[in-house]
Amino acid sequence: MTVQRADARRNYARILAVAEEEVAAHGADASLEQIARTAGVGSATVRRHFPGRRALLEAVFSERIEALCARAAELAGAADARAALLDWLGALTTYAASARGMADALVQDGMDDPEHVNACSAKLTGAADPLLRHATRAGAVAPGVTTADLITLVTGIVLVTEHHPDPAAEAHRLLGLTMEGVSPRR
Amino acid sequence: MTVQRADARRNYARILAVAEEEVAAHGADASLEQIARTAGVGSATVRRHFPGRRALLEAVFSERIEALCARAAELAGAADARAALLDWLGALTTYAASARGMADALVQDGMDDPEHVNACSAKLTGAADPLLRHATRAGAVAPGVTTADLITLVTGIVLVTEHHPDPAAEAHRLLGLTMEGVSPRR
DNA sequence: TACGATACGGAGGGCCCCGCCATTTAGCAA
DNA sequence: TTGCTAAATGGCGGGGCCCTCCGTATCGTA
Repeated sequence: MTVQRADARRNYARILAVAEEEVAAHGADASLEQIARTAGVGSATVRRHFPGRRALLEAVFSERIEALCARAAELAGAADARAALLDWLGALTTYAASARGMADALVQDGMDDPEHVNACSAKLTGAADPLLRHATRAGAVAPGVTTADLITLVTGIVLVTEHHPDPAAEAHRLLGLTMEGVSPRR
Repeated sequence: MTVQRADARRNYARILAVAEEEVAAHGADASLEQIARTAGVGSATVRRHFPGRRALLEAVFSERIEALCARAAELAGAADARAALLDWLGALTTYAASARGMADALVQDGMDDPEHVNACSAKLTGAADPLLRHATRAGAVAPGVTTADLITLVTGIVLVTEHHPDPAAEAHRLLGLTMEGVSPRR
């Protein structure tokens, strides 16, 4: 595996493009064979470039992940640490809710393979960590809350609202409840 | 369908028993064929008694659902409405977390078939409604929160903690955060 | 006991995931 | 240009699962 051949790179891009559409249409359960068929390649080629459905989903959502990391960087220096955190979590929710299957990609993340912590949640966690730290230092976040907790909660909310008539709106509403507290101690 | 034949009832019970084990072991994705094989019946018989995986899951979890409804009734007249609500949500979390697949059964609930609102969430919602009303009247719950919201949130939390080393503990921790508020307004 | 209605289960089709291996093809060197 | 080799491909077969159909076995009753 010196540099990867040109045709291999072509196929990679081709498959990825098809996969994006297919995942958008059918969620995380999109058929790998269907993707191969649409891309005009053999099913073996798909699995060669993306070993396992997980790898494919990671690749498909990597752009969005990057965008979210960038957004986190933007918000890192904001004056209102709490607002910045909520803003970012809202953005995460929007992204995840709009992309069928992204939540599934996140939930199975970091647990499947023993070592190989999935790149998705790892990147997100790293990017959002400063936001949480600032907010915590400002006393705006309950003690003991980790970045992973935040992402996990959002993931759960998105997962469970996936079949809702208006997923994004419902997800944001539930996110608001979770942040403010459903039943805050007086 | 006059009264259902004796052997049919026998098979029903047999399949249900096997299904409970199988679902406990493999979650909501348990193979219907595997269940049939283990039960010693044809796969057609399984789907005759339980048309679709949903029906099977409903049957499998119905006992737990009943137990939760009973618990809600017990707590309905408690002095501390907020504590009662939190108690019940904790119980729901415990049950759902201990039964692999119960959360999945709940999440797809009420959305799949257009009319046929699934019996699972319907029963739970009905049973928990009084608890929420009491708590709301006591001002212990944020305005606009519905019983369905509560169950949805718990479902999401359980779903997303399913692959955690200690699912129940993690689920309860996140539930606590959600109730108290991750980032409550000062 | 004999006869319907009821329930059963095996077979077959469709779809999917996976691994294998013979064949093609890109990229480099003579 | 022409070979040559390693990389890349994709068709094929195996194993599963889900689902439907239909001939057959069984129950419950007359």
